[in-house]
Amino acid sequence: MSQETKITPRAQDYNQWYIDVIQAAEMADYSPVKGCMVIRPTGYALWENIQRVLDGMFKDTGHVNAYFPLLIPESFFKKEAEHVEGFAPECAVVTHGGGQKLEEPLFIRPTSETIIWSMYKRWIASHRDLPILINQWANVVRWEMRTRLFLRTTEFLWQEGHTAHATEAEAEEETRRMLGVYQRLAEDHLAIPVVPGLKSDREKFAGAVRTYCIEAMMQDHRALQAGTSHMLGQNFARAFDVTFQDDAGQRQLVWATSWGVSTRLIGALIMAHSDDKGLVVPPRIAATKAVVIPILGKKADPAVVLAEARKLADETGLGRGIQVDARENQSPGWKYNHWEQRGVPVRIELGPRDIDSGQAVLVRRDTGEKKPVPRAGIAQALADLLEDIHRSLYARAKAYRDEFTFDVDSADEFRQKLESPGGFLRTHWCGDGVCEGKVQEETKATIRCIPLDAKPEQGACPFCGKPSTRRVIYAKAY
RNA sequence: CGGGGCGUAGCGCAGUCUGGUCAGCGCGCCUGCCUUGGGAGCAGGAGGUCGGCGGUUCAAAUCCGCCCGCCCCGACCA
Repeated sequence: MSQETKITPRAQDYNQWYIDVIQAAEMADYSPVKGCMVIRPTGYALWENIQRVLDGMFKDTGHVNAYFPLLIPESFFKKEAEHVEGFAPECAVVTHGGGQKLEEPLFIRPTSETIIWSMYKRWIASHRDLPILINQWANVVRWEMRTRLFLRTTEFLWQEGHTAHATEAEAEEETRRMLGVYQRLAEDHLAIPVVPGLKSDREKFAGAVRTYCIEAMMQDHRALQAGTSHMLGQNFARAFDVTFQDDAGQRQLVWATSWGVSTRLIGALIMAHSDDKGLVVPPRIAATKAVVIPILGKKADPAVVLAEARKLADETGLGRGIQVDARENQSPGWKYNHWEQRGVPVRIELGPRDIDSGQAVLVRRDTGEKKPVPRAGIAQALADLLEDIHRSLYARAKAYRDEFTFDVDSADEFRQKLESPGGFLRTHWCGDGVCEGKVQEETKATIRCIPLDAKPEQGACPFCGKPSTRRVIYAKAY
């Protein structure tokens, strides 16, 4: 009995399971440099598809792409007080170049607000120059103490949108619009249900006025921030002296937003859907949506079966989205396992019996259910099945999240529920950051967000007893 | 930075306590035959400065010292 990688069951060791899934699917590998990772083709293909989908949505909402440099003068960072305080400790700094010590150290970008706003100052003079709606796809570096594949690595890939507006209302609208884009990406493409919400002041981006986010629940009931959108107010315009003349001839500070999602989404995707057999990739984002396994044996001419398999792949109309595993040295069972570990949504088995009866067997990755389907209707049946898998993954993830979301009204209950089973605790909050900090210190849970759809509700903060007007979501987070 | 674990073939490990045919096993890989509807079988074969440096000894993967690296857990963070 041959084995590839064995995967630790979730129930035994969730963290090890996560690592095993990534290894088994060959999504990533550790790099020679601590905290950095190599994204292997299987993992990168997911990122490429996320990029493709998001990039389209950005362009549909009027944005354009540009590229700003990796190296940022140290002095730029110091211009926005809260920003430098938040990021300086985790910045990598270049001190030498060309064999000489540099006059001014250069920060490797942990995010690009400062370099971008230094440029916006040169580009903005009139209200006719606004809005500026620029996005960039880039890598950034943040020197983290503790790293995890995809979820937190020293260098990671992301996109960062940076927009400039004439009015507060417009900037706020943009911030919310992009949050909506992220929610659509998560739910409609990654099949991950998310809670859109507002961050508390403690949790907001360094330099922002307000930070919105989408929060997802992982299978260990912990929360994962899957995307953020920041209303930056006039903070960066003030720091970089970016003003424009409005139509009345008045000079005004520009309003800003920034928003981003990263390769962390791949970690979210893994932890939202995968199982003890390995990766499960939602069909809409999968590079390989189906794989044909020809059953090659002596019962029929292997060349004929293989030719039929290739023909079948063609008939599906999936193009590059389908491949045929033609290897003759591996058994069908081995291949089933191989592709299951890689999360391919649908396996199509085609053997002599199927060819004789004009059918193929569709096997879905999420449930393992097998279904014979007539060859004539294969393209439609497959398309339907892929959509059904998407819906079913989403529904399952949502039901799971709801099952572990609790209304909690006392501190004791809070501690109990957090300990077991864990999850999203919908709790009243007094609004005080100090109180929030104490809860975090004691329980390790943080306010993940104030849900945007939170209904006004009179209550009391279970920790300090002060009045509260709506519930927030507390959870342990990644 | 603390706590725990680990470093022996591509991967997973045994051997270390009790120095001496301990350079070994499984998987993978290569060749051939045979097989293929859930991780096949047989035969042959390639592959290792035992993380590094130093020490003890007639003799070190094994004992001692120092160093390096990695993983997991905790404090910071998308």
